[in-house]
Amino acid sequence: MAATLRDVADHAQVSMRTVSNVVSGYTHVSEKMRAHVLRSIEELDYRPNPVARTLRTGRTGVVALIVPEIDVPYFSALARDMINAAATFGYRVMIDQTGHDHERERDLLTGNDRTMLFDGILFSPLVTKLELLEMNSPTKMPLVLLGEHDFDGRYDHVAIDNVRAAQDAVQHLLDRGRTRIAAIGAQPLEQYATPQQRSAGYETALTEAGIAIEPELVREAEHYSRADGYDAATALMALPERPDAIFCFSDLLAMGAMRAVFDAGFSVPEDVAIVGIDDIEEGRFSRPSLSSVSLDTAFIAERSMERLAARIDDPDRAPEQIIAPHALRARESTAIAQSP
Amino acid sequence: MAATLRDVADHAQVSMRTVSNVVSGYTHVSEKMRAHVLRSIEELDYRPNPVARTLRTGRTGVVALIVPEIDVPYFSALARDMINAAATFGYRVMIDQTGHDHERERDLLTGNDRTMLFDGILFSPLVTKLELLEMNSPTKMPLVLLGEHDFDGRYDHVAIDNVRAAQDAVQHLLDRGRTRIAAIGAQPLEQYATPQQRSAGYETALTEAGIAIEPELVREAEHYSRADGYDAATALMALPERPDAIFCFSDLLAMGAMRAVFDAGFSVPEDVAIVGIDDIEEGRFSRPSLSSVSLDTAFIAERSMERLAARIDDPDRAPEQIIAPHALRARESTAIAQSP
DNA sequence: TTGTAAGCGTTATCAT
DNA sequence: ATGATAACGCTTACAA
Repeated sequence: MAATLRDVADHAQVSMRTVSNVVSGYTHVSEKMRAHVLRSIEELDYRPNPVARTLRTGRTGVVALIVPEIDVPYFSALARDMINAAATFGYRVMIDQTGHDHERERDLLTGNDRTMLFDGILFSPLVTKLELLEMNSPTKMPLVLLGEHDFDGRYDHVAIDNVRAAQDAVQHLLDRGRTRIAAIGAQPLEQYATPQQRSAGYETALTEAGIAIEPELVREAEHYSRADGYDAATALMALPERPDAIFCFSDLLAMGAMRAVFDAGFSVPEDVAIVGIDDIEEGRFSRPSLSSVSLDTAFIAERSMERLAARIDDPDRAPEQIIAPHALRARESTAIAQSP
Repeated sequence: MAATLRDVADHAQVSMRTVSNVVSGYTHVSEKMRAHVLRSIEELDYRPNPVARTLRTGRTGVVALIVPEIDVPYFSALARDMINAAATFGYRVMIDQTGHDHERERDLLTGNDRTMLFDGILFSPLVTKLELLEMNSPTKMPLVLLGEHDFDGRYDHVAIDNVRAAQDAVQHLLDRGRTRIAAIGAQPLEQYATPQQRSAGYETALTEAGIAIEPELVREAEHYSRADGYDAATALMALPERPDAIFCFSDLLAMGAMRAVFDAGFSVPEDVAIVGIDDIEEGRFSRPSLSSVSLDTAFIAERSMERLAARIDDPDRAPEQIIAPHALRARESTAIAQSP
């Protein structure tokens, strides 16, 4: 069996209190005593039991990061930054993926999950704000929301301005002289906020440019995957009146769409300009490289982790809304201006 | 404050034992009693404290997955499958990235980390087997190794046959009539097993084909990133005698290499055929699509999780070595046979 | 500065 | 089938 605090105390002929002080507190221990206890710890190869410590202190030192899918590049980049940010606050990260499963999201949030060994939740939700309000109330687990814009100020959240980001992307296509601009990533269900907001930005940009929205140019995508982008773009290129640009709601959609355009016998950006959102590294090495709206995952990670740490320390503080910056990165996929 | 087991017992006028039985055991409880206790639980909105349960049972229900970088597509795909596999065994996954930091690897393995709230470790290591042997001994935390081939049978591990995988990739290039085959991803330090094994496979395939190894065609790469692949391929294409094929030790290297070949004014596969290892989804949508050796991450996840669960239940069982299957996927990047 | 002892919220071992 | 109670290993008043 592993040695316990008591074993060390017995071995060193001191009280548990003193050993505990040496192990964690370092307060009021004479140097001689410290060295003495340390020797016993060494000899018995003692390691403090984190579970016992947690039961006593009420802190696990772990926060949960909940995302739809960890293998989506945007989320894995976010996870990377989150793990780093958490480390600077002394936390570790447990990652959970909901896999687009609403039940799972709710279980995690309501604390119905049997093993909630963490102090707080960083949650990138799929479902609407309305449902969320009810959800988290029973458990009162510290919570920071990620990636959505509008939560009525009831929760801490770090978001990007989705409407504006979409608008900027479409405006970039307009600036390149494109006028027949398609969109991939819309979703009919109102409960998904991200597609709603990006659709809104798309429509705003076109409307402000005096261009009418054509429903046949707006394509749905269920999972923001390469395959979804491929299918949607294939359909667009089969249209009698093809688009001269495609705004994809995510870079992954855009990667699929680019390949579809080529497979249909057209080229990017000559025939069709393409722009995405997320600025994943993949798009910087693709051919052509992908123009995209960059979201600052490091910023999102740092600020949200800082919020969560603050809330864990003081559950009653007022919620804060933070908007992460975004910036358009123009690359080859929108490089050529359309001659009118 | 949250309600405890004792609160429920008091409220229901029964013993803690009975409440505990209702909550978890379900053994020997009359239906009437169950209903009665359940009502009290409902009324007090009682949720069992997982930390207390853990202290008592010695099980957290969490396993740690340790990888170099979570945002490398191969590892995030593995993480996705691991989270799913763990769920079928009743475990959750905490992800840690070592970020190529040997210190961090050692801390995790030796249990020097302060918050080891997990029952076992799934470890995808960078460092050599030799170091590992010493590392895990003091803590005896259940451990399953991933991705390496040769660990002397002292640990459970699920690996691919790296030598064979590399050999198959190079053989595929030979089959396409390529003879001047470069390699990207070698590493000088002997302690990194993966590059050593893949280098060995590369050399074996060439030697068997009667082709001499040319040192200038073997390029190092530190991080198996797109950028490293780009740089290495750029150097290769600047050679007086250019290669007609490149074997990249990872798909990410290959994605960078492909872009570099194009930027140097050549084309894939006409001038240079390219093959990678990992078979990440990105390579199926790139232009050209990437030929690659597919590693079965779902298989690796399921088998390793099964091993770990078994070892947690019985720490003394004999270690097992499992080789995960691999298979070459020929795609466009090696589509054209070289005319001699 | 160090020792004593009371919990933290469960589960498990005795009984009954 | 249920009840009392002792651990699990640690932190921290309270004393000394």
